[in-house]
Amino acid sequence: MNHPEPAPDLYHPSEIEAKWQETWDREGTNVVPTDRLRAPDRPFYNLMMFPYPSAEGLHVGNIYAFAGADVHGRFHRLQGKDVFEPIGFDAFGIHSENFALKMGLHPMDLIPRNVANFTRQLRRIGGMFDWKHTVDTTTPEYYRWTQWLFLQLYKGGLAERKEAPVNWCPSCMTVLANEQVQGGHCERCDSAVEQRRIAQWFFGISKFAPRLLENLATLDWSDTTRKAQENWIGRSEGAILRFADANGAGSRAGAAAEGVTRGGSGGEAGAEIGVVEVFTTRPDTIFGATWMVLAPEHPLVDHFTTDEQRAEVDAYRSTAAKTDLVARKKTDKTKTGVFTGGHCVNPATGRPIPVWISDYVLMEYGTGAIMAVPGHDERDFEFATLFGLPIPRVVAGEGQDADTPLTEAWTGSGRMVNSAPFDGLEVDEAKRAITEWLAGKGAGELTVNYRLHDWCISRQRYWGPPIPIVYCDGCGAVPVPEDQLPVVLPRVEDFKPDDSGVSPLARVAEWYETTCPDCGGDARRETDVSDTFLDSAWYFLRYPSTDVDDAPFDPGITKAWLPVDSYIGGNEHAVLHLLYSRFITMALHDLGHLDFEEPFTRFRAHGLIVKDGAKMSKSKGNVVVPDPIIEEYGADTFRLYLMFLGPFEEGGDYRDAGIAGPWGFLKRLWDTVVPVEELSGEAPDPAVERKLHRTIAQVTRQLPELGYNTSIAALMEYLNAVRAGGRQARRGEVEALVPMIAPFCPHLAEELWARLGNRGSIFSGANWPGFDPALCIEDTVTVAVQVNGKVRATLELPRGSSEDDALAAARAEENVTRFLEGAELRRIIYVQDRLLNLVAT
RNA sequence: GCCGGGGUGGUGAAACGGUAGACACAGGGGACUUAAAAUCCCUUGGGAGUAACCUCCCGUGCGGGUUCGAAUCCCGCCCCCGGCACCA
Repeated sequence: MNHPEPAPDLYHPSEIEAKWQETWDREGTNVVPTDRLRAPDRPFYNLMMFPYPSAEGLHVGNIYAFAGADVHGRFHRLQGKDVFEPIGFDAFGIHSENFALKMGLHPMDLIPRNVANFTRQLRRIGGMFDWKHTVDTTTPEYYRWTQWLFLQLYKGGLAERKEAPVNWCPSCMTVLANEQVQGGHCERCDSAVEQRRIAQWFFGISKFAPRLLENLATLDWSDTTRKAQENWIGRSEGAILRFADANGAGSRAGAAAEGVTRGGSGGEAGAEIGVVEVFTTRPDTIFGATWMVLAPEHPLVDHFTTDEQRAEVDAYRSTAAKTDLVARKKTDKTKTGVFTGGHCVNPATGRPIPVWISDYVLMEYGTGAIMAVPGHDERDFEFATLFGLPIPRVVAGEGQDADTPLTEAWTGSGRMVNSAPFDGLEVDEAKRAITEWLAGKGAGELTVNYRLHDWCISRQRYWGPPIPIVYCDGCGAVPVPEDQLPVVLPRVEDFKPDDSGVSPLARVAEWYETTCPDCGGDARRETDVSDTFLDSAWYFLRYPSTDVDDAPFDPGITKAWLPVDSYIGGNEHAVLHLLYSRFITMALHDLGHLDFEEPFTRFRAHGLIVKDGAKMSKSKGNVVVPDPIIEEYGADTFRLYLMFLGPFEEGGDYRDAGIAGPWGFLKRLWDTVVPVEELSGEAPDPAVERKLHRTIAQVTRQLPELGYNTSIAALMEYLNAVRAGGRQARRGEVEALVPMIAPFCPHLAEELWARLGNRGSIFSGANWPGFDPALCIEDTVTVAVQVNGKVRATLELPRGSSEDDALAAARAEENVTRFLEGAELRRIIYVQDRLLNLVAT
């Protein structure tokens, strides 16, 4: 008699997700075709930091970042923009190489495997990626242009090979850029970094320091990121002051002084022999400078060292040279130093002062030499106390005078004392006055110093793009002609690095032996490869132009799509990738290849996902493995949960049980919409409709600001209202939920969209719902009634009620009158539609 | 030391200077079930009072301040996270 019950139409994420991923691929839903790239209507370049394809696969942190950026891209797409959302692989570099070594595999075999696995996972999480425009930095088609980039900088005078003290990681057996040294440790492997003097290729980023700093103010970037770059660039105003040898320049026989190298400005500045240049932010205190300190590596050390002191000086220098950066830069150790025997003349006092060397002065900052002012610098004070050097006072603060004893360095403000004609000037006035006075004597000038150094880009490793330079005995360093690019990285089975300071490629004679492009004579290829951060410093320029093979980026396409509209990524790259990308863009702009100089109009740093309040790590055993979760709940639920955890820009604490909330919500949404025939066609309930419009308004406002967690909460709240007390949903009440959930849960949204009878992808048009501001307003409002700031009652009043009406209603509340009894009403504060505060005594 | 960002229930978190704890998780109670799972409903900051509808007191790291009113603004501390750090 009864028909078999039809199989209940339940939410099965794995089925619908696979179905829609196939559909997207088949229909090319996420691809921006070449003609569209050339002529977009409303282009929106939605960029996220491309991953490094590890063997472990995508981790939750990756998925969090990609999901958050994907939500952003999908939202803009639903608003009718042409969204270009590419992804690729940053697959060169030491990390991959080390892993290959560990596994006994070759990176050329390993990387494609990892890339394939990552691709599978990236598709599975439902990213709106344009797979037709992807990059893999290890392919010759890509690194050909990385090499091209090197040549442009070389031709532009921004790439230079020079010998300088560089950071050497004894474990990775390669040099590192300053940005890759974190607190004296290798960013990659955490080993203590040593200093070596090897000839390296440098990019002249320090020339751009002022612009890189100034432009920051014009960028719509996360504050934290801007601050990190600001700190890193490290502008400080001060003066260069010159202290001449007390014995006269060059008087000491055999002194092989090379002059002064300025660390911060590229080292091109020379100086008179025997004159020490110092950088100081306190030129006002020069009358209190009672000795000089040179860094142990300073080129003038030999010049000043007397025969009597030579043994001691040499011993100190060789100890310093052997100390790694961690030990060297430790701030809590007792200061050490050695007197060279030489003296300089203080240009202010005319008196000779001794020249010391000490490792608390760093060759890499300023000029590598300081004037020591013990009275007004904490470090110099400590040094003077230790070695019994005089500590005169030249600044007197409030309540101090020229003779107030110094028990510690006075670094505050005040007036000059013991400074001949400048006594009585305020510190700030004295800085300028004294520097001008010294400048008149040729002893100094005001200047600005930056701590940003040139970018060391050569690596003595195998897994990177060979630097396209050839060394010819006759012609010297010769760039490889652009039409001979790429210089292909050969497959070398023995790619293990060693301590020699040269790349494994230097063992492959058949590769490095070549002929000079200029004279045709015997020549040798550069065997160093370039830094991975060079690969990633320009990848966003390549994405839209991957269809172009005769240029790194097509001018027309680039003009249409760049700079990048939205870039979302981790703040760990604030001073690495993001700074390098800005520099490369600025350099390409100056060299005439780009018409903009900042690559990323808007950048947002996402937060960090932690587990149990701690960073996820293998050693803590709190790593969340994504695949089983996606298996069980589907990508949509996983994405939704990650975005629901907390504010996207602050991260969140992942708890396994928490996924039940978003999962239940999606099931409820499914159950509400899917019996499509049962949905009532009646007009929406007026109260529900008002809530709907308010929800649309809120989500429309919050989504572009990455307010994901509160948007999701609003959607949940709305669905709760639709279903309140088990009520039946009407079609007009739920239809708009589908596009609103779509950025978070694209597969589910497509399925519901189709089941509601729509044709084509929900993302193929401007399907974001609109709202009527008039409908966002409730007729009645809840007004809190306070007596002396404490809530005693709440009133339901018509919107826009007058103060008198509100007061009358409040007086009718027993709980209000109770508190007003026997008191005098002194003041009434009325905030319409919000609150009534009765102040009584 | 300097520069950012934080500190709110058992937990993740909400809150234009205007009813602190939205939305969830976990917990408690109930419905359905032979039972469980799933689902649904109610409840849940702490304390006190009341037969009950309810009402009161306390409460946003600590101490002050501004204000009719402060998680929010100001001053001084403490703690956590991130960046820089012998930077002259």
